[in-house]
Amino acid sequence: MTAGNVAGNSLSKERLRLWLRMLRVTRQVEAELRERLRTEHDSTLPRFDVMAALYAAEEGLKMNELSKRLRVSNGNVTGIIDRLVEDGAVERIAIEGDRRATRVCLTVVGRENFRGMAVEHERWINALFEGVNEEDAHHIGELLHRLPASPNNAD
Amino acid sequence: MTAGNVAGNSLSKERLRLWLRMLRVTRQVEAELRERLRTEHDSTLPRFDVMAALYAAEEGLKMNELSKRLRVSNGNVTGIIDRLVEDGAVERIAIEGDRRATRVCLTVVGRENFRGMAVEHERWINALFEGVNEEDAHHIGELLHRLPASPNNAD
DNA sequence: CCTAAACATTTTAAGCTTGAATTTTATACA
DNA sequence: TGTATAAAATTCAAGCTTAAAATGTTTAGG
Repeated sequence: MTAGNVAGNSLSKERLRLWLRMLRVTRQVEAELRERLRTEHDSTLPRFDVMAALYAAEEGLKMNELSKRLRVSNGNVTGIIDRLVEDGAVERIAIEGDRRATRVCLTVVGRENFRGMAVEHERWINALFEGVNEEDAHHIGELLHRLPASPNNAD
Repeated sequence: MTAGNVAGNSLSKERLRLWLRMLRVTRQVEAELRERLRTEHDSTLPRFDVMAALYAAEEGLKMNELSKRLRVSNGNVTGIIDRLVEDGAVERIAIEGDRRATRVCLTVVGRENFRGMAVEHERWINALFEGVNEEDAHHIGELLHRLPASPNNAD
């Protein structure tokens, strides 16, 4: 995980250190979430992300919008949706007037299922970030705003 | 990516927001790195991580130590090393006195190759985190220390 | 009407990732 | 010594991920 201090000044090194720490924390939290989703809900993180996006969209989303929103490739979304459809959590609905696209929706079962996971998800995060008080959480959140990843963010 | 505000108090929500932002930034940076490693060095992020760990270990590492250090499964490391060996960047060396284990080392070519990537990697990170000054980088870094992922961290 | 370009999605090949099962080797201890 | 247990690594099946190619559909221009 260390990137090898091959060159660079002090600021560059401090930024590199920051990045490596972010990476470590993120991976650790993701590992925790993945483990619990697997053992307690027989699910996965990508499925959770997809369901969260669909849950937030009352009328469902086109595959298109889904992959844009989650910032993953469209082929990727196809596979995840395929499996969610198999499990009866999601359905593909034809769009009138455009036979290219489909609208993807959570089923009643899917919504129910997601609600259960989401409640626990928030609890897990709350526990994992126990060492961070509200002020710090807010502060870091603000700082993160300056970082690259804010092209057309909607959340 | 939004997790659905299903329950929780204000602190819990602030922590959730923090997590979602960390996730977004991390994924964006990873996507950038992956893209550049691919197009400019015909490589990948997992390979870079493995090579970084080996570069830092003068005498190489056992598969065991490698997977522990990178916090990924051992089966995973096997595959990545297989491909690095194919490419001549890494070699497996028998350990005297224990025929179960192997020591994995960067070859001269591998070290050379990694050095090139690492220099650029630090530049990329430095550019991606341009909006963060030294003080902030240090501050966030310190705060991240309080977060879960610090079991037996060595960096 | 026809056709070229744009669009939405799926398919494909390659690689990453995990947890579980398997294989091989070492160690402990009866 | 013999055998059970532990340890190191690989293999396996399933799923995630990407970039690129292919498929089918719509739209715009001539």
